[in-house]
Amino acid sequence: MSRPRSEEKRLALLNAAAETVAAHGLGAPTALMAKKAEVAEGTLFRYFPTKDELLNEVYRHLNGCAYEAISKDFPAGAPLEIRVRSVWNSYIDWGLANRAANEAMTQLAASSVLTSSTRAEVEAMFAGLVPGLSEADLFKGQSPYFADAVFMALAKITMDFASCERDRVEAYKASGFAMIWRLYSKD
Amino acid sequence: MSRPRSEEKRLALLNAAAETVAAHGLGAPTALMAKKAEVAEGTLFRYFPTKDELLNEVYRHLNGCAYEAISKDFPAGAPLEIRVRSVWNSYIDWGLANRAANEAMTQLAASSVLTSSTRAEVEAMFAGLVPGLSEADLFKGQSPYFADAVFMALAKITMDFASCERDRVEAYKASGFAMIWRLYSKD
Amino acid sequence: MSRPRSEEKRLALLNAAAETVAAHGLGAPTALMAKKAEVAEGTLFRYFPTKDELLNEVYRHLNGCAYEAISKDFPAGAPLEIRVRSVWNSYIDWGLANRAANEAMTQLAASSVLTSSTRAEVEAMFAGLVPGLSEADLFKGQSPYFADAVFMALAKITMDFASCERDRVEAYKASGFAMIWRLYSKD
Amino acid sequence: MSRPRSEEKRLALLNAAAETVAAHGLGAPTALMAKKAEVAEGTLFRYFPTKDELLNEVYRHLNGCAYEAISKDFPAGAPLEIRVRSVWNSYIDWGLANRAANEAMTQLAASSVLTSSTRAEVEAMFAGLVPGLSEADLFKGQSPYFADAVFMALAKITMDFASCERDRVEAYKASGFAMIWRLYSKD
DNA sequence: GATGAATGAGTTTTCATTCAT
DNA sequence: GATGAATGAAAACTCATTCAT
Repeated sequence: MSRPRSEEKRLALLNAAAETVAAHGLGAPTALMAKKAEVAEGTLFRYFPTKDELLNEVYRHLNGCAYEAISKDFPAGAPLEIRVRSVWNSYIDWGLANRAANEAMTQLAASSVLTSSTRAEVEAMFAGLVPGLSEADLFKGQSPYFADAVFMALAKITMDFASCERDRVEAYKASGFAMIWRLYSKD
Repeated sequence: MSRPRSEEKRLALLNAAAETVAAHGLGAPTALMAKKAEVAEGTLFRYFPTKDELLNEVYRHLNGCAYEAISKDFPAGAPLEIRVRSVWNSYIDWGLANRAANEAMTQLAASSVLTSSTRAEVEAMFAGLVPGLSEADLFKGQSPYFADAVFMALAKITMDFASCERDRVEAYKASGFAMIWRLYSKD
Repeated sequence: MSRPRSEEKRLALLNAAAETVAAHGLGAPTALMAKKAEVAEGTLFRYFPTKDELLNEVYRHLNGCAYEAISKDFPAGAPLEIRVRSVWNSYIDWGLANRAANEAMTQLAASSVLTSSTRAEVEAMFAGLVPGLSEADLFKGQSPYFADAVFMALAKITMDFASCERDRVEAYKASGFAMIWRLYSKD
Repeated sequence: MSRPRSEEKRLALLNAAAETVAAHGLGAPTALMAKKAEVAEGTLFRYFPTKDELLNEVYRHLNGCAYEAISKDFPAGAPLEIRVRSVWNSYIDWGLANRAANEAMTQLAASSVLTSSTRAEVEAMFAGLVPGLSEADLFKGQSPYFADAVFMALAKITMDFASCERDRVEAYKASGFAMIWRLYSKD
């Protein structure tokens, strides 16, 4: 009945799994993940009943980390543009600082291992993340998640290009933010 | 003198592979692909030396199809907005009409099976697809592929949401186009 | 804490592989070897990463066994002829008592699966096996391994003929030894 | 009813098979043999019903070639030593000049693909090849094939060592002949 | 609770052989 | 008669998962 022993090992496994997926794709063997986490092969299955469950958990975990990064230092009372820019910058910065995590998330998001409940959970977590975006004229009448999805998609490619040209990171970030900001304007 | 290798079978394999990947992920067994293409398991490997080669070929093939769909009916001499809208609509329509193909492309794009040469080839094919976009103020100074990537990314989520709400397809298409069109405006 | 890898299983696999090769040639399926060793197919590959590695290991193992058989009861201080005869008899006897092992060794030796390092290792093990042979007039100036190779080759056919005519074993052994002994004489 | 068309193709296949076996072992694909013979994959099976039959035929063919080499220039009326030396030299020379053929023969001889009738046929062909050897004192009472087998075995290793040290070929040939010649002497 | 050895179903790939052309 | 495309049975090897220690 008692929870598995060490929260530390759980985290090690989660991160090891993310790195392994980033490096070897979703087909990456659990044995490798265990080794990277420095636990025995069998131990992994005491923390996660199934590889698929582990991967779902990884997805939740990584998104949670990203969310946390965005929340920290969020300038709650500041004007809209400042707040939006803060979210954008935090997210991009986190992505660039955690390439492996990001890569893993991308692979997982595209895959068929995520249960709909995992997807829903994450979607809900990010709902309304970007201040006021889903209320912008452009998104009127659409699914409330549409705006967030657009934000994430633009962030994703901004990261991709920025991380290929590390000396132009700020340029891409600015370009990306400009795109986002235009989405707010009236018709 | 003997039977010639059939282009028909090649295509059947390509499409079967796409469908199988869409349905079962990249880990889908080649046996399933062969069966869906109605050829023997061994035959698949006479047409494609390796599963990975097959998947790369699938990616090229599907992108080629999408490209073709966009090119057809392109109103060459029309005003900019009309041309951009045509590209947008063609692409979205193709994606909605070929969900499996689209799903397969997404999985492949996120995966690690694509060689850089495959990626480059496809990137090049779509380069400049969207009339004038990469010359817009927003993309000045960025990689010429950035604009195209943004276009594709926005198209992707537009398709995703549209295909979940089939009665609001036109609304999403319009919304999506609005986003694109704003990218053209001066600072 | 957990079961240790069993040396017993390793040996079982090695011997099973030898028997299987003797019976079915080098193309013998690993599945058969595993079954004969009474372990699962997958287990074989935990002990030997590759069929080829297994076969190399088999070759080393069997030669080691033969070597041991020769070393045991070697009459260290006896006159030359006695010592040479002991080596000859031990080797032939071992070969006749272990037909399968011998057959496997022959097939392996002729094949292209043995790495040069395996060959070198075994060659070195047997180097100088036959007391004084490589110093005989006949072998002056030749590779030091030449004498040993001649010895082994003569032993091989002696075994082959002896094992076809089990009632004339001693005659063949004697005949064989006579050949060897003549190699020692001065020009 | 009519024999397969071209004797030339038959020979090409036989030689290609020998080379392929020498290079890739007995597991060498028939497709490769066909390609090396410059005929279609299917054609091979019009000349030889089965891979195994082909390999048996190869063995016969190569031994036939070796035999022919020995027979040519055989100094029929010369004294014994001259005749024996001629056989020895011819055989070694042929082996050194046809490394691939020799390698193939070795692999085949060690393998389990040769039918006993093939083996018997070849054994018979070489029976009595070496003038008077099987009547030497040493071989009295043994199988008449024993002497030939000894001759072949000594020849084999002589070739092996000679071909590794191409500048000492004559030394090895002489050394080898000396061994053979000693087998003739009275007890 | 942790470990890692054992398992065997499942995967990709090869290849001898057949047969339509 | 020759060709080479097609076949599918096997082969080597992998890996999620179990369980004895």
